[in-house]
Amino acid sequence: MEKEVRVRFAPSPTGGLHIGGVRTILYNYLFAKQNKGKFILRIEDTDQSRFVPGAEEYILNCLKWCGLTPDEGVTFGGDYGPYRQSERKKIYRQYAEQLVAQGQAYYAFDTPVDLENKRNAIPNFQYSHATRMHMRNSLTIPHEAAEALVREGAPHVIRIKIPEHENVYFNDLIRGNVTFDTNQVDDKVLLKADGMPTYHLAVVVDDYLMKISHVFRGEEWLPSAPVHILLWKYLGWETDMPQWVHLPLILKPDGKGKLSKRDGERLGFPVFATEWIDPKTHEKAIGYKEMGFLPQALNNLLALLGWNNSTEQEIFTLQEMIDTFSLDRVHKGGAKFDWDKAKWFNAEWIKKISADELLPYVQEVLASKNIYPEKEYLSTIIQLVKERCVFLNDFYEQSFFFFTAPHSYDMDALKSKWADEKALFFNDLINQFEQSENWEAPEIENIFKQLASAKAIKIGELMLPFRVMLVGGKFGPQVFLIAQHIGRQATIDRITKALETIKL
RNA sequence: GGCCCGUUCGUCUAGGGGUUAGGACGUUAGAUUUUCAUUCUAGAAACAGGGGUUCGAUUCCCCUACGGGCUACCA
Repeated sequence: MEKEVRVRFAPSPTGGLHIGGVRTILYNYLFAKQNKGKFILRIEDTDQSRFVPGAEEYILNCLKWCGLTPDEGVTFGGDYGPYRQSERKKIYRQYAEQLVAQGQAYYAFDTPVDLENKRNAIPNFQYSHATRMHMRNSLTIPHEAAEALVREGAPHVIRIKIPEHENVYFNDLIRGNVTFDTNQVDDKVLLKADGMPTYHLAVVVDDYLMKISHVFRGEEWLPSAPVHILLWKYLGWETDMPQWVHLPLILKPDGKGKLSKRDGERLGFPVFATEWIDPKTHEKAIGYKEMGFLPQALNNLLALLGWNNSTEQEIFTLQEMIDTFSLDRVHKGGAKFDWDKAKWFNAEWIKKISADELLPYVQEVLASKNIYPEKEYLSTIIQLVKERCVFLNDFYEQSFFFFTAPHSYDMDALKSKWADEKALFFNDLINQFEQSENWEAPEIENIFKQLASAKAIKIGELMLPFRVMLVGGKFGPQVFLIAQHIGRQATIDRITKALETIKL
């Protein structure tokens, strides 16, 4: 009897969405879709001190841009709401209390200052079986006194009482069997003094209540897995416990450690999916979207950072990933992020999709420069230049001259080996252009070459000046194609104007 | 420090007891493109080290080294 696949992404809304998070979302999504299950979005906002206005809406927008839409969750509805933990506050306490009643958790009255002092006084201090009897909690003070304190509203937390000399085993779908000795695990806080649960309690309670079948999360959660497993057990839900899937981390390209926002700034690439502006500091971190990435490319490159389908295929549509994704083909080791390869993926995707699919993106890029071309014409131009673009933003540099005449010229390129005879050539060229019957690239090229040979000037000496006259510099696609698409009159006007500029 | 996880070209990875250890990015050299990019061809480039097991280990086991993560009333 197969359990329905229900997976969730549960971000803490505290800032920009890191690409590691996007990859976790992607794996969740692929797995859910492949198994005809549900992908759920839950907001883990149990830390009120870290509340950042706008962060939740930002995550929703990221998801939308990536095209990885949840089936259920915050703003998407579902039968297991609310999906925001701050709105579930009242349901957690009873479970913590249940554990206290069962003797598997206890009230602790130590203040943050007490703990701070302990940590300073004792190296490697852990609140655990070794120390709990020296602390101020319901294990060390008389039971009635502790109960009274709680009743009177004395500040307290509830901590899990981790057993001694036990081993916690579990099977991670990526790593296989993992074992922990409970003697090494500390008594984590379950319920904070403000009445909010910590991640540890909330994640277990909500995953149970929301019938989560598989927990995908970063490897940084591995050390707290034994706490969660013990909680599943103590709460009596062991048979419903989800499968654990701890994903490898995305590491810095150079030095040590996991990829952070700072690395992006330092090395010049985005770390967030879309732009994030911190509401307090107004600090701006650019995103893949703003950098000119196609969401298909971001998904594709992230999927391949840690997973492959054993073939040599590298370019995958979302559907292809859904069809071939497999957890046992996810790598165990962390992957250093490679910006060069990321750019390659985007260039490949720009080449892969059609001009029409590219159209809305390019329209947006050009609109930011106040260029609003007619759709059909733009589509033709996109087809002409798309293989020269790495970023969507490159479409401006690669195509602006199809819509507007150059404002300046690369004079070195234009004047190289310039001579009066060349000015004469271009004057005659204008005449010939005016008289030509049609205006297609081969015809234009023909006229150009015949005139050059009539005047005994090498084509090579003429092509570059012609190009610079039309576009302003040494760039762009085949020059006769440019002439064709900007049209006869624009071509003549641009030559005329350039000739005047050279005279000056 | 303790605990946990990991380790194939510079990077992402395929492979798996006997292979010329494959691909991709990047890189180098050439061809094409009378700009540049694209494209094409060729090249350099890896099994961390030491012990086992075995006729034979890059592949299985152990140790070491190295890398990473965690060690909050943060997630």
